[in-house]
Amino acid sequence: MRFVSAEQVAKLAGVSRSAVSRTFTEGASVAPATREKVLKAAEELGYHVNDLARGVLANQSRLVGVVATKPEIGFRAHLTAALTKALIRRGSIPVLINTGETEEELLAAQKMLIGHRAEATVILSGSPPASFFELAQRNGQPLVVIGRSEPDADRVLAGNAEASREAADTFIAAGRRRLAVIGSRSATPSIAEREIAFVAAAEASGFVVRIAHGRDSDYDGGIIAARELFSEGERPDAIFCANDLLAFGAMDVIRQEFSLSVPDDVALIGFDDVPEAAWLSYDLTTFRQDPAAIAARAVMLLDRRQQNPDEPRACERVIPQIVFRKSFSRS
Amino acid sequence: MRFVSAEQVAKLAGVSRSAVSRTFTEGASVAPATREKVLKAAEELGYHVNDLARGVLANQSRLVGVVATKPEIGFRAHLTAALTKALIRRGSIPVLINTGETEEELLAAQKMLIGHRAEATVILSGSPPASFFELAQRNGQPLVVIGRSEPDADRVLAGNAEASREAADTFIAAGRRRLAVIGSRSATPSIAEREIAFVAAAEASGFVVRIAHGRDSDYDGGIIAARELFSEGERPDAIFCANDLLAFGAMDVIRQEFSLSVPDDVALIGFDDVPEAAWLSYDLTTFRQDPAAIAARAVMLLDRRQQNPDEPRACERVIPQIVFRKSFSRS
DNA sequence: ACGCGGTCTGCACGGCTGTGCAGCAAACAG
DNA sequence: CTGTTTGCTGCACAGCCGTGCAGACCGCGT
Repeated sequence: MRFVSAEQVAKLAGVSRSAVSRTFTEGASVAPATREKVLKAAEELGYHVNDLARGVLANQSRLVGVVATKPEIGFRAHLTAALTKALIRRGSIPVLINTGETEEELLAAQKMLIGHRAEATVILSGSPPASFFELAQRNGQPLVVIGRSEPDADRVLAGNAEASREAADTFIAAGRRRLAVIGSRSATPSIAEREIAFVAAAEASGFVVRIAHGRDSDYDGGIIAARELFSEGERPDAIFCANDLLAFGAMDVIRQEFSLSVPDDVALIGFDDVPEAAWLSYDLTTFRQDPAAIAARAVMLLDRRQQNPDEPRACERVIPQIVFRKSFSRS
Repeated sequence: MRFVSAEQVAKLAGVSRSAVSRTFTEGASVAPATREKVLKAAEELGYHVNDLARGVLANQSRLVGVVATKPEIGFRAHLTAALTKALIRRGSIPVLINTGETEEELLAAQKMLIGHRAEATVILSGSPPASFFELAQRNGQPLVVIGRSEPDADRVLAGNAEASREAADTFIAAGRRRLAVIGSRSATPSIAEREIAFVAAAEASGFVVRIAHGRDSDYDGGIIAARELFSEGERPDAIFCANDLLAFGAMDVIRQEFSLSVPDDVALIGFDDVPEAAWLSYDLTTFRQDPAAIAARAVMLLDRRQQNPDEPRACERVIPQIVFRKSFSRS
């Protein structure tokens, strides 16, 4: 019996347990004198209300699940951090479910969240199976999906299509002709979306786009894809990378293995604007995504859903802004 | 009443609530037939045990707090991810408290954790005030501190002193004579420890060490410190950076602003071996810290403390291994 | 002095669960 | 066939908390 209960505080303060409960309940009616006594006793014993029991009563727990695979990498790290911060500020308790790609692992995590009566779940990555959504639905658990167009849940989307089109148009306007795009084979929805939109926009203007894929959408992926692009076929003079990490890998290969110049020989545009994009070695032109803004929208959707659970699914868009740096400038 | 209760399942299955409870309790005695009936009813209603209520009864919640400031940056991102993964594998529920540096913010977070009867708290960074430890102690909440020598808690320490000494000795053995170290003004304990140990080791061998500080221990910090080192005074030919991010900033300034060569003019050693250290642009010689290993030790300490709460405080050391890359090689 | 209104307080209940205990039926041994 | 063991089951209680309700008490007006 490690924790102090309200009973013990009541005994020490010489009041009933109800008085203790009321002292710690917002807006309950307690006389200042007893309130004082209770607080003193609580302080002496080191008492804290048991939020678990409170949650049992109210059928809610203030827990919010944050589901992500590889939350330490690239933009996702920043998104995870922004989200947890926003949740804490809101008074929620962020539970970070760092899960592998396996379907069963994901379902196990969800069962854990439902078991603990998590109020909502935010999904940052991965492609949850249909049963995931169904389970959440049946338990009335609000779901917010970020960066994936999932009709069965509230969602926050980056303007992937708009940005990718802008990338293509800007390349073309600057006189670049041999376009390429780098995506990844293990296609995250947003990565795939950017790749497809870029190709579509370029083709609409009458250009052919070479496509290369890394294994994952990370630095090594950029390395692999760039090697493929430059060791055979027509050498590109402008590459749109579906995220910054891919761009870093590609840039390093272009400069160091093929001794070409960025931006003179090859222009590069990335996506996300992670802090590394501003590092002197890269100085990458990229689309800025504000993690705090995305997190704020997600929390807003959560609030709204909790107030009217039966509203139709909503979708918030956050439009990324291009940031020009040395790897590609307009003129 | 969004969630299904055991009562409802019992009614549907035509058994008592106890039978339902036992069905979902490990090692309880239930007849296979009733077990079957209960499972079927539970499946039909979408029932999940309320772990909150279970926790109230057992006075434990499976929640484990993970407290970190800026968990998105550098090595800490990897440590956070490794820790949450290890905790989940252990069956715990990691609550990521992403807090600012403020003392009151930290205390609020801790109150939240205690209120929810978190079983333990792992602290990754920041310098919690004494009251933090006292509060944890009084509530019998196990505390594990990583990378900080805090006698009132179990702790996992990197071999900062050993590694820093090795850095100094290796520089000297390779014929480097004008040594410098880069730390930060907002000194994290481990950053400060590395700086001090390096200086001590070099001085023991009769060398003077120039010291430069960034504002924080990140990329910008490295930039600022390197500018200071190279714009005045005797130019160093070997710099030990208290972490990799500082090294990246320093390396970029050395090469691009002062047009010097790494490693010919200046050798660099970093600390942590974050993935970026292996990127072609940096190829940084550094001390490898394995986040998974550190996380595993932390979880081990947690387990041990939970089994015998009265054991004396323990301290686990994980010794970093130097990884040689291009920024400094032995010969 | 007496009645009345208002403010607190304590009781008891409700919200979920795990589990000791006693009882019951079935199985088994003699 | 009967006595005993065994295996399940249901009851009731414990573990925390918030809150409706009725009653106590205090202050005040007449």
